[in-house]
Amino acid sequence: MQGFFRSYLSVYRPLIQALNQLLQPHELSYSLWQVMLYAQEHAHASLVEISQYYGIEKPGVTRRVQRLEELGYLSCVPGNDRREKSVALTEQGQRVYSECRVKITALEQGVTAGIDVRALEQTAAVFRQLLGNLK
Amino acid sequence: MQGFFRSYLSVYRPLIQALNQLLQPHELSYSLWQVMLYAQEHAHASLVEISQYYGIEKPGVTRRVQRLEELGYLSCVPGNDRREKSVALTEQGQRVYSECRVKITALEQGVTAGIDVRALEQTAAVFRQLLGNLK
DNA sequence: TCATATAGTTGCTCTGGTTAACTGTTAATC
DNA sequence: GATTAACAGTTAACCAGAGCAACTATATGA
Repeated sequence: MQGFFRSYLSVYRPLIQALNQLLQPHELSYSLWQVMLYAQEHAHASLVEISQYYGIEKPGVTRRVQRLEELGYLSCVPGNDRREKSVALTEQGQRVYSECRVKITALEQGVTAGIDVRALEQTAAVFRQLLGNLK
Repeated sequence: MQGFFRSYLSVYRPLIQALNQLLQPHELSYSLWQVMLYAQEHAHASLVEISQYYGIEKPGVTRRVQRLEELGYLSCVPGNDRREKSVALTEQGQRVYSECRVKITALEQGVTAGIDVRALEQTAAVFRQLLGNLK
């Protein structure tokens, strides 16, 4: 399957641009969105947890969280451990999350329009396997 | 197909890191590799052509080409049009291209190991459709 | 208690992308 | 033929996002 990576990567830039454009009205980018997504799904998330989940370094997470706090979308409380921060979406963050969730799902539907659902599910399965092989 | 983008994007970072690591010994990154790839496949490529093909702005292409010239992998000759530059791989560039080609193909095989070839081809077809829908 | 590990932060650097403004060349229009 | 518009490429300034190294503060455990 020569050229598979190339084929994969050709989609990246247009996709991320579409997502960032969609998020821009909320002063978000996809990298910030990822943190909100994680916070939404995991109560009491710590920064290290997020860092490991997305495979980025801690300073990157610190800065994303700082930005989201400035925007009023995220708040931090101390965790059990006094070293640890526990992040959570604020009420405003929840609202913004919901709005973006709707928009992203709509974009997803638009971009995958005309593609067989089975093919999409198989593609998602391929992603999981690729990810497994990459580690 | 909720979460399809997320699934797609989860592969990006590990993949690009693996590719960049593979290319690093040749002082290349994937973004530079793209230009070599295009030059290999299209004789007398112009910078605008490359810019349009990869969907990046002209200044980005200028800098990639400059870097590849410094490395001695690419050379520019004036095109028909005296405004235009025509880029081509040097002999050294050809050698490096071949070496990297082999390595990338091997990585591709490793990373797609255990995945049904039909599934891969269908995935590639999905990428084409996504790309079409994104424009 | 003292050494070590862990969570998070700060500062600096690098890559790679963008826009805007510019030069030089070609094409089109009058 | 002269002027205007379009085009190829470059430069400069900027921005986003990631990485590493060094740091603080807290926790663990020998």
